Amino acid sequence: MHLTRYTDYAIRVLLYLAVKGEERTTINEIAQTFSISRNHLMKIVQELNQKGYLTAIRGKNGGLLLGRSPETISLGALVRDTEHEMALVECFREDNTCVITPSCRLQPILAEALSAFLNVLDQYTLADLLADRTSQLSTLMRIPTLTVPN
Amino acid sequence: MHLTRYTDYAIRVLLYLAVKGEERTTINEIAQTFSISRNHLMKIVQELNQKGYLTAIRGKNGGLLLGRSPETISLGALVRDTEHEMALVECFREDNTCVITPSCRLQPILAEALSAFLNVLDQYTLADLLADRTSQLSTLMRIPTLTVPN
DNA sequence: TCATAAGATATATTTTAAATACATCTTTAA
DNA sequence: TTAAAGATGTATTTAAAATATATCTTATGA
Repeated sequence: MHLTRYTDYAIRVLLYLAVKGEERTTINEIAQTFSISRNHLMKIVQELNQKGYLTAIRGKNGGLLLGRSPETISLGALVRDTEHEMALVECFREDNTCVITPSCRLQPILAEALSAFLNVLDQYTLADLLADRTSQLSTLMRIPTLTVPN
Repeated sequence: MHLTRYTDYAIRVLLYLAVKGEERTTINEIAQTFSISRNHLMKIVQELNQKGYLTAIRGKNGGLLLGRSPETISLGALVRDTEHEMALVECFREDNTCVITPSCRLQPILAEALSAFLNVLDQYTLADLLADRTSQLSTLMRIPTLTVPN
């Protein structure tokens, strides 16, 4: 039982953008920070863009910005949006062939468990991932501090 | 996010044995009932045997019997025993390379969600999967009714 | 006592979803 | 008008899971 890297990376992207704040971030920058595939990230960013989690700006000096404030980005909604396969076992699927499904209580019980899982995530937002650790995260992500000219 | 078929099949095996009751069941019988790989089932049965969920009897007229009463078989424990990979995302693993792990709150939040998931399953046993549907399940599994000679 | 029916074990292969790579296109600012 | 950014579509690779093959062990009953 696990979430896909797709979901993991989606969370990292939004976290990165949240820490970066007003400044634009490129996909390359995030790919390098986490040493992950630029192309895979590209697809994740596209979905996050389509779903309004971030704003992607094309062209030179383009980049990514967080689409909404971290407090409004629910981790439950994010996981539901990025984790495409949520059929816990065969009987959750359209193509189920398990012969006992009509009388088996497994599906409702697993559905209740899944619901409990997501309910916990519904209680947290992107802001909770940051807590008050923005500066430590910023250091770990090697985001250069903006130098104010004197 | 899903459980492996290994876990799904483990549940089906125990359900089958529970419905079958005192009678011995062969691995072939279960494989045929659910149209699944005999060899895959073999490995599942071995683990269930080693962990005391069932008793495997070798040799001619051998077969499988449920090791404990359905009321004492917790679905939470069963899933923990059969679902070997429970690292939800990279930062749960030994070989984690995510640079922000030291300051990121994702892991504890996901751990809480996973815990909620398993807590629900801890409240149910194999007996709850049967409820009072043993006879319907028996029919669906095509278990022949023992004919009492007159 | 040995043939047969059961499970046990080890290794190899196949399958599938996920991840990654490649190629090309579009957009936009300097 | 070029370079730097994201967009899109397709192909390939990877890794875990599932399945298959082969052989071994155990136990019963004719």
